[in-house]
Amino acid sequence: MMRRLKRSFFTQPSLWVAEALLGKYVVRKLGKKILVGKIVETEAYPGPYDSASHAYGMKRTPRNLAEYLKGGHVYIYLVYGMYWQLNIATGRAGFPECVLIRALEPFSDKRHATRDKDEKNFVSHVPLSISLNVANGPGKLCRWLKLDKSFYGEDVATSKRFWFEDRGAKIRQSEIATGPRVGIDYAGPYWAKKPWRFYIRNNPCVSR
DNA sequence: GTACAGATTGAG
DNA sequence: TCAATCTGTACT
Repeated sequence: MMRRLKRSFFTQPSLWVAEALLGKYVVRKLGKKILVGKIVETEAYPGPYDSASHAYGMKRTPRNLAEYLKGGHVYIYLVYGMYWQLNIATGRAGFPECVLIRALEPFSDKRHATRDKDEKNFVSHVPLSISLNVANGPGKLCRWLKLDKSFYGEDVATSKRFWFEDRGAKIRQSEIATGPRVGIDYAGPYWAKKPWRFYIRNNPCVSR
């Protein structure tokens, strides 16, 4: 069972979307090739009152305009002059909130069946060609998925080259961990301490 | 026109 | 743990 996440998923509040995206899949169509990754880490930037947000105080700049679009639009921008950061606008149009996608577990539909050590039983495993380390950080996942400025404002509810799917996996509440968001100390202790980073406990692809 | 930060990364 | 990295942004 695979179903594309539709608009109504993304028009929910960012704190809900950030948690609900764990265990969902990112799908990127690159010509004939399709890259799929399970979302294992996100962060919520829930609104203009949050001083860690690029839209703090309803500030509008050419860069952050996509944050004001209705849920489902891509807000992508460059940090450190070299790394793209993938965010998805959430909530309603005109209110700036978004979710940062921080890490993916690369996924392969083709599970290889091979003999185990004793050569008695078959075991299923992800092909070695898929590295666990290609998308375990916000900059790396954009590099892997070949996402850049050309995706600015892309609508993942309708895009033919980039979207999200629910593949039926259920994440138990006990598997979800939270913590403070990364790299936003400038926002001051009150906002920096908010536990708005969500990740799947013990997953090898979570960043840091 | 330009100083400079920056939601990072990877090497040591 | 720490510094290299470099371009778009947001100022003057």
